[in-house]
Amino acid sequence: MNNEHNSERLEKAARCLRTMAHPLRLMIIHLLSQREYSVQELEKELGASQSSISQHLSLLKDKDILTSRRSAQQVFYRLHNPRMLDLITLTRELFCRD
Amino acid sequence: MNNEHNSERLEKAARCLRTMAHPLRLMIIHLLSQREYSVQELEKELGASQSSISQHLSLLKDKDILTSRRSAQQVFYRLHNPRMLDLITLTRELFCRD
DNA sequence: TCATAATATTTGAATATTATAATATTCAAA
DNA sequence: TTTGAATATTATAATATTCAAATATTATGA
Repeated sequence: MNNEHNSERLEKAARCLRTMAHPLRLMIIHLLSQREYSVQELEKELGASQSSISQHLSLLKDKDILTSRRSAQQVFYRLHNPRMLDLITLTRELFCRD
Repeated sequence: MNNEHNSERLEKAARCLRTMAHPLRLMIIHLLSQREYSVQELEKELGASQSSISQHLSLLKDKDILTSRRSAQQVFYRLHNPRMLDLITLTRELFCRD
């Protein structure tokens, strides 16, 4: 086992987990697991400010959790890797029972 | 869908994810997925201070991610739910490739 | 009881994260 | 080429997290 490498991987995993570890961002990932959403659709669903949502989307995109495409003035976001939902599902199973 | 309830669950899931989202804590969970460890064993493995490790263990225990048993002066920790390892494995698959 | 080993807690300074308000950018239609 | 709609960025105040040093607790053996 290469300890240097392993510890880098742990740090990366931790950073990515931390990025997901926010209620609004979990909800965004949950919604995007069904279909793509525009920013304004997310605003309506989540009832949060435009600025806040845009910043959360940006964090998720930086970590390659989401990708986006622009269509005229709108920007649509979707999951980069659909398996991301597995992580949320498992998280709920582990932490949201009882 | 009960939105109040759902948002509570998201917050709980986010809190638990946040608790896991630290390199040292991920490493602790990884080690404990093999067998139980005493605090001093973890100190040796992780090369962190006693205080720091004890604090991290305490956070993980608060969220019911770990349990502990005392044997004389030593305290042994183990995973509360072995499936916790699945979460780490999946996290690595999703975030630590390429 | 006293000394010591193992672990836990408290404290405080450094750093990171969050939400909001204000401003900037990007694009399309007029 | 200006206007307005949609989104992004910046700045910043409030809050949370982290780490290590100091101190406290708990259990054992002399």
